[in-house]
Amino acid sequence: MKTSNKAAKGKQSLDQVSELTTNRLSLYLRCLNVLEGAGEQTVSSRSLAEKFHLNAAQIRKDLAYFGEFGVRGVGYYVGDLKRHLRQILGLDRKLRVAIIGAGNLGLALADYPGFRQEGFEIAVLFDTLREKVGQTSRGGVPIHDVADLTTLTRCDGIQIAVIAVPEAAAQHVLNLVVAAGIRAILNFSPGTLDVPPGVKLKSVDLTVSLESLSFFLAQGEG
Amino acid sequence: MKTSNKAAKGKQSLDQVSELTTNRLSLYLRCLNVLEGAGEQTVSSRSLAEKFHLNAAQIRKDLAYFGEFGVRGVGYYVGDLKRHLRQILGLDRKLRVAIIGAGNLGLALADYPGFRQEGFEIAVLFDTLREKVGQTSRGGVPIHDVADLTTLTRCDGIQIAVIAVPEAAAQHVLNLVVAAGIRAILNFSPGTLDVPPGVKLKSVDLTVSLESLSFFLAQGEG
DNA sequence: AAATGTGAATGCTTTCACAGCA
DNA sequence: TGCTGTGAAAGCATTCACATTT
Repeated sequence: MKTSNKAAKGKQSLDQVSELTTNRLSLYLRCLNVLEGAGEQTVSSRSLAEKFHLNAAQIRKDLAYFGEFGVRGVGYYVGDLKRHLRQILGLDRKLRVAIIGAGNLGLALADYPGFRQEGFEIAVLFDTLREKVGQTSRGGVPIHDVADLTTLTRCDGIQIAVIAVPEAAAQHVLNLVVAAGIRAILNFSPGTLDVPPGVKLKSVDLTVSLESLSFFLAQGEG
Repeated sequence: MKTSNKAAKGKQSLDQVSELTTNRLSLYLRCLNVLEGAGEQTVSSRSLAEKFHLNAAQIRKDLAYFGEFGVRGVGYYVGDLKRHLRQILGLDRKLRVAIIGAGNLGLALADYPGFRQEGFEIAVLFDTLREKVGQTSRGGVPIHDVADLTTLTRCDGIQIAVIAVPEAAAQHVLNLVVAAGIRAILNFSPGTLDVPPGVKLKSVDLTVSLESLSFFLAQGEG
């Protein structure tokens, strides 16, 4: 690279970076947290790769999309790279999250410690059931009526919605959430959902995950 | 294709089929369930693609790895293809599942209706906490002591394990599960896990999923 | 000497486009 | 005619290998 301004490179072409790459940035960040906890000052792509079953060239290429964060002959400064990754991933601010569906899964997600750890704040749960509205999750996340979703997410500054409702309600809930101005959605319900352009939907499909294990077992028997 | 024996093709080379393909088989199966519910007898790759936002050529190619299931000029018979997919995915038998970790997430997964739907049977939960052992989930899945994992999974014929324990315990639990003879594991804990060869580990990383949404939002702002 | 950043090469996946069959 | 099954082409992603820098 020839530019003197670190991290300036490629900012025009950031939407060309694939999701595979950005997902790995999250993993790298997690690894760096471990290394920092162990008191490591610097790390090379090679040692990072060896410790966490990754590929060194891939680490370097992934990072290089976003800037020159390393020092030749040395490696990467752990704290420095962590900071850069958190900034790239948008984790250098608190992100407020709403979960729609206060069933078993929604409640579990609301109290999932992994989310809070990296700076997400699960601010509110929504449900339609009378007996749930007004309650809180074990961890203290309040449950509101879905009817109040639009107004509440607006004034609460919610930026991410998690859909944890039964399949039949998912598209309706998604429409509500989008209408409320939310543009990033994590979906746990199965089935096909329509999203308008400009809105990012990421789906976690538990059934597909289990069935891929079933396929593996079925093959082993032949 | 020239072979007259349907579905016989490629059985030697089935491990060459990528996981991207097999994951899509699960999606196709789900779509077929919808179509069958709507009373459709046949479906073409084109109409399947249009209805569920898929690619027609990809559907055909995915299916063709496993046999000739379609009829030229007609399409696929819904019930017939469903049966084939269930067989390919190993869903033509009950699969017994154990969940390790009876915390919020483990309990939610134990009662998740989507699993039972396609023939999985969540047979047992495991935990280390005295006060949990002996209880059941809301849906009635019994909670046993992790100490009994090996004997219980053996005589219960458990084939799939779900890891829903805190990060610090995950590798230990994975080792136990593998030692008990289980070769297919769905993992919800973050971090790197070592698996011996011949064992399939599929990880669902909730933090990575949320962070990819954070990245999307951060880009939109520039 | 050591490790980055990166073109070039390889390997995978998706899409195209059409021969061939019902 | 309509649609599958499938080579060939195009498009992505990963890995290699090395010039370059500290």
